[in-house]
Order: sequence, then structure tokens, then C-alpha cells
Amino acid sequence: MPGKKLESGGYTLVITEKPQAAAKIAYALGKAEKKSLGGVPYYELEREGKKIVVACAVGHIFSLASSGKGFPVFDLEWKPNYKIKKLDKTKKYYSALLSLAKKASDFIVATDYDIEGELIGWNILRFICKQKNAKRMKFSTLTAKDLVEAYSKPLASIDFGLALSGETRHILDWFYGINLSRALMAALKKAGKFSIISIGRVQGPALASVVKKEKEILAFKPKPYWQIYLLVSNSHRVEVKYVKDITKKVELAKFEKLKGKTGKAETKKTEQKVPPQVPFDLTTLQVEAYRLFGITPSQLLKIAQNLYLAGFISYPRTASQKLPPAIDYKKIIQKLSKNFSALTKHITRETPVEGKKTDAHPAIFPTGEGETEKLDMLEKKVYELIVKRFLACFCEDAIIEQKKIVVTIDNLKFTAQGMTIKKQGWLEVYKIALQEKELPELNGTVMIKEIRIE
DNA sequence: GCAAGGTC
Repeated sequence: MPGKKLESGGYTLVITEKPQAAAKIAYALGKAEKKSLGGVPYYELEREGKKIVVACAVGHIFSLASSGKGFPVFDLEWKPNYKIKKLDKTKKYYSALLSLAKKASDFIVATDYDIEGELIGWNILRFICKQKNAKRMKFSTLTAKDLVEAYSKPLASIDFGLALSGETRHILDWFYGINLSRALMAALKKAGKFSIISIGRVQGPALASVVKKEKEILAFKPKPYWQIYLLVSNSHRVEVKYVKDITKKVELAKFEKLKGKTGKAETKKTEQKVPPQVPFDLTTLQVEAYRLFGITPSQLLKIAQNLYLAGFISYPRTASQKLPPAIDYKKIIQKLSKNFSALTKHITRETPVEGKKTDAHPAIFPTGEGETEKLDMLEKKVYELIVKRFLACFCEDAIIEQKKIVVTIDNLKFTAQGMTIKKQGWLEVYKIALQEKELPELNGTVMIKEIRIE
């Protein structure tokens, strides 16, 4: 392996992104012994006669920094966090990795398999281990099975595409954020004021969208309008609504004259197949957890992260809506059937319904492992939601019937709409807000019984 | 001093 010449006979150093992942990997690979270096945990074990040390970072332990004053500045370089920030908690992790790397004879990067994770691994490799490359463990769940497999069949190289895109993002965010913030403060100073303010790739557009919405709300002038309902009948009584809102009061007169008149009714029925909703990406899970349980997106991220670290679900920071066969979903379903047989019995599909989006990690899925008694109330809710969404992807389409009654009187059109579920299919497993509304069939001449204007 | 994104 290129880079600093390595001692032979040393151990394999597995580099993880966070302490909890280090523990999971170490105990999955063998009888690990927990040790500590300057207050930082690491693990030693032997596997197939080879000594392995599993060490960890704490997310990013390097940051971009510039010596340039004023703006614009473009001379950036990576520096250990502790050399830049006053209040830094990463120094002891940096030191522990530095010391453990010295006695290693080869390295495996086992950070999260995504853009930031690859960069975290690459920076540790080049700046601490003095290596150009290393093997790469690729995994999406922290279950023992996946970790052992990732260790046994590592990728020969880190993913430089991911790592470079991560570095590029850091650089561009720095260029744009720091320079524009400095420019903004300089402009303020020229106007005789002093304040520390900031702008950036995320906060700028976010602020703009809040301001835009606030302006819309301030500019909103409510206008009165009316909706017209008719109670019509022949064999059944049904309330139908005029298809438009009325904004001019004078137009109401022509509706007031309708009472006692007759009109023509027609009912149309259409059947619709509704396929299961696609597997969870993080954003969709956040939306659903808020809709169903009132859990905020940031709260959800923490819960999902915990479920992942405890081995219940796959890596949650994903935009993918795919469930590739490699995750062995048949086995997962088999495991889930122990606790969720009421749900798994509805499964009819061999392969899951999937969405379009892809990512480095698959969509969020349950691993089928872990004891749910160990979860708190919110964790359990989220976990079960993920189980249901996953299993629903293997269930049959639902069939719904849409009914639409159209009543025409004096060339004015009124309608009523109904919906009934003909076949539950996947809805048995994953409930969504489908409001059923029974509606009779109404055809032929109808009499207008009542008029309601509001 | 200013970004954004990891993890605590």
C-alpha cells in the first residue's frame, strides 16, 4: 500500500466514525477487549490468528482553515479541529488515533458509507495514518452478520468519488459562507454599525423562504366568498356542492331560485388500483413521524440514529427508496414474522415495491433483530412504523372505488364525491389517511329540496 | 468573527 512504509507484524487498525460503531464492530468480529487511551475507548481482538484494533473518531476531527484576513480568501487547508477551535472535544480522539496508527500494519476504513463518512476516513488516513489509501468496510446496518461480511469482503479502496465530493462541499461552503459573511459585516461597518452576522449556502435561502412566506402572510387580504349546497333527492337524498366558489353577492340570486326545481343526476364510478407506498428515505420518514406522532424532524433523526446504533434498523441518513435483494429481505421478513405475524401474513409479493431515488445506502429497513422491550415509547413507535412501511412494500395493491355524482340544473353543475375501499391490500399493514365516504347512486331526475349558502 | 456538517 502506498504512503508511509508500514511495520510488518503489526495489527489491522479499523477506523470508525464514532465510539458506538467501534464497539459494535469489535464485538461482531470476535471476543473483543475494551481498552482506553487518554479517555478514548478502543477495542482489541483476535480473528483468524490476526490481531485487530478497532478505534474511533467523533465525526469530523479535521476542519478547513485559512490564515487570510479580510475577504475574499481562498487559501484553505485541513487542520486538526483542536488547533482551530478553543472549545474542542476531539483532541483526545486525534491523539488516540495517532498513537494507535503507529503500530498498525494495515488499515481498514469503517466510517459511515456516505459523503461525509468517506471524507472523515480519508482525512484520518492521509493526515494521521500517513496513507494514500486503505481497504474499506461497506455496511448499511450494524448487525453482527453485516459487519462480519463487510470485514471479510472489504472493498480494495476507499471511494475517492465520495471523498472528493465531500471535500469539495466543505471548500465551497467555506468560500461562499465565510467570504460573504465577512463582506456583509464590512458593508454594515461602512454604514456605521457593528454586528456579527452570517450568511451561507443553507441559512441564506432558508431565511429568504421564511421572509417570502412572512411577506405573503402580511399581504394577505381575506375576501368573502360563498359556497352553494343543494339537497337533492329521488330515491336517495344527497347533498351536492356547486363546483365553483362565488365571489360576487349578486350571483347568489340565481341559486336562491332553484328550490323546488328539478335537475338531472348522473353517477360515475371508477375503480383505482393503489400500489404500496415506496420504502422510507429519511425525509419521508420524518414527514410521516410528524404527521402520525407529532415527532419533529430533529427528534426523529436522533431516534432513528439510536435505532441504527442499537442494530434495529439500517443506516437512516439515506435518500434511497430502494430495497436491493442484497439486504436479504426474505430473511428479514422471516425474522419479523415472529413478532409481527399479524402483518407478515398479508405479504404477497416476492420483490418489494420501490421508489425512484437511490443513494449510497439502501432505503431505511428493519433488520429483524433486537428486542423491542428495550425500546422506549417513541423509539418503539418509530421502529414499528418502519417495520410496517417495509412490510407494506411486499403487499398487494389496494383497490378503491371513486364515485362522483354530477347534478345539472339550469346549466349549473353540482357535484358530490365518495370513496370506498374495495380491497385493503397493503392498507391492512400501513394505514394512511384515506377518508372513506359512502355515497348512494343517484341517476335521472332529481328534486331540489333545500338550498344552503355559506 | 464569519459556513456546514459530523458526533458528543
